[in-house]
Amino acid sequence: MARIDEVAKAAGVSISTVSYALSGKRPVSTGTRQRIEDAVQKLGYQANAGARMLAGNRTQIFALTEPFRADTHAPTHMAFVLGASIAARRVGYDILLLTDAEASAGMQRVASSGLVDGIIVLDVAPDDDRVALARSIDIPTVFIGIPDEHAGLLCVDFDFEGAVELAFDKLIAAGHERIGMLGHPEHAYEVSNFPPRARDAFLGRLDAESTERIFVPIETTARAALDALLSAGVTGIILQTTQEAHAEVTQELAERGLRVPDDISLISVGATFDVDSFDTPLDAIPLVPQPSCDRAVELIMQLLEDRALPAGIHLIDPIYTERGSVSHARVL
Amino acid sequence: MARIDEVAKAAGVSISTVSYALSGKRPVSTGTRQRIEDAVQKLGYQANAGARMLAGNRTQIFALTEPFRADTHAPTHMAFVLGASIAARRVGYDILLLTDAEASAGMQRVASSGLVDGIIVLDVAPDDDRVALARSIDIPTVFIGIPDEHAGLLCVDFDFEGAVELAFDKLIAAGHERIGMLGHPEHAYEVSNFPPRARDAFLGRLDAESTERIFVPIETTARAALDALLSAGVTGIILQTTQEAHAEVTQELAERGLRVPDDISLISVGATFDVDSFDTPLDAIPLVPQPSCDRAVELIMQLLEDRALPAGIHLIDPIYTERGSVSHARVL
DNA sequence: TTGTAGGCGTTATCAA
DNA sequence: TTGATAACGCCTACAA
Repeated sequence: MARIDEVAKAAGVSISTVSYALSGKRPVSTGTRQRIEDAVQKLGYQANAGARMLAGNRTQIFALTEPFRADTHAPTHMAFVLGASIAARRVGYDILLLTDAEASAGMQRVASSGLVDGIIVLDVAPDDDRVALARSIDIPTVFIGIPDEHAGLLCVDFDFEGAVELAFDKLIAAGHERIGMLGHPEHAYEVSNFPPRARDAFLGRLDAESTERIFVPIETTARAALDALLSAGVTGIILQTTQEAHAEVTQELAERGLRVPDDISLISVGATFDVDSFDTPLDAIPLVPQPSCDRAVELIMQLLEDRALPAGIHLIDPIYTERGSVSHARVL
Repeated sequence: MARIDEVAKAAGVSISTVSYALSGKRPVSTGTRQRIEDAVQKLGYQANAGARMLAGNRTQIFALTEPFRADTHAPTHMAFVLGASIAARRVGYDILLLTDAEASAGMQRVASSGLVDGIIVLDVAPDDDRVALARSIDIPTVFIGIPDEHAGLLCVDFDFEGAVELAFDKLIAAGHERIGMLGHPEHAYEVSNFPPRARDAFLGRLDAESTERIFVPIETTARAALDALLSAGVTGIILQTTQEAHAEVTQELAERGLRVPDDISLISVGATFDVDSFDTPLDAIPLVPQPSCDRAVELIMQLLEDRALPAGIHLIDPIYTERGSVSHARVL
């Protein structure tokens, strides 16, 4: 808990020189800088957070708002929190958590008390409360996810559409003519934003190819959904669904004696879980949290510097990983 | 972003009167208070966080340190984070997240920069790095969980021993003479703190009763573990294990035509998941996060006021919930 | 019951 | 390249 004046005395310089040496906002001679750094080291100096906020007009804190919804997938969510935390620390920022009732109300509070320099919005619902709040708040706010009414907002999200297109292209290139998608359980298409985006991208593509629309969400079991796909004569399947469904599908195919990729080709799209954990290695275009979090932080930092950055949606590029679940030869 | 002097002017009083009216640290006449509150309302005044920290010597922030370990059970973990956040907000505090590498290193940083008033330590490992740090830090720190070397630390945890005793008593009172415990997968007894505590409490009790030690961790499947228990002639089982194992056990019993509680009595101990979700309603002594979080915050607040509170372990009382999975009559 | 004023530890402006 | 020093916005003795 040493103060800056103690460091200054120990280094034999003025307070302001210490401040500038540490912030790097003014050139300081090498010798002086060295003495200051030594003093900082010896005294274990850490700038007082409150004083720095008050004088510097920067808190070095981002708020992370995340309502813990009933349908939130905990492991995925944790991965995003971790990703945000890592991204923030990289630029010298800490994360302040706004959960539960405070997920919305807290945004107002931390913004107008100047507790945080920016806000990252997680676990975004289509009709999210926080959309209205974000518009009325005067500090940089970035959504990770895309709410329905996103005009004027800054959003970052995985490019689900692009990922589906990419998977589709791969299957087409492998010679598949009947391609299906096994989707999430029905209700996910109402409470979340990305399942319908993936589905629509897929259907749109089928329509463009004038092919039958073979999209099957999970109604009862993944097994039944798989049945529906197979009886429609599908040879290439895009899995845009839960971890459990992934497991069921690979297992069921094995039990039926259907080989991957010889009989059926599979590509997983948008998975947040570890696709390597199944018996069958799967080609995948996973949803990795870190790039989205990095981009969100990057945008806030730009806003903090420039004060000029157009609202809009920033999509994170899908990345394809091959593991041999797509046939390279032409399928019958 | 109105300031206190604007509020003072609007209310026609001095700055200090506004401050006192809002903090309640000095009596303020009803009329004056009313005018001040109106002004606050009208201007949307929120005290500046940095200024308040600097002048008030209180940041109104707790750090929550949580390394995201590979074996961390995400839903449980989220429940604790939420619980801590709720407990903190009740006393006007926010939560600053310290994850990953910062879970340890960050403690030092936020303590010596005066960014937080106290630290809550989550996801405690038996040989936790943060134990040494906690000892060297001069702000209130409370562990939720009990590390091996806990001398001199303040810890809060669910009373697993007491919970096991309670479950045991219930089964004894119901007339069971052969009681078994189905534990966690083997490895959990090395990386976590509470599984061994529950196991040892159980074995100790059996020894006291001079009964055969019937404790079975999960080696391969819960089914196999259940087999071992049944073939040992057990009629009462304490489930101190995972959600999956709970599900397997109830399902397996049903498939074997064994009725609960007529043939077998079950009590779930220390579950963090929803015990109501199984086909068979289970008597349970669950591990509920909120009371632990509340107690942790309470302890920090006391430390912040008194500056005198002995180190030690604070156990949270187990609560038994009856749902009819324990026979009330004497078993054969 | 209310007001005055010093101080909290930095940052950043203005001088030198 | 470095030093004084005035903010920053609030809290809280001390006075009245």
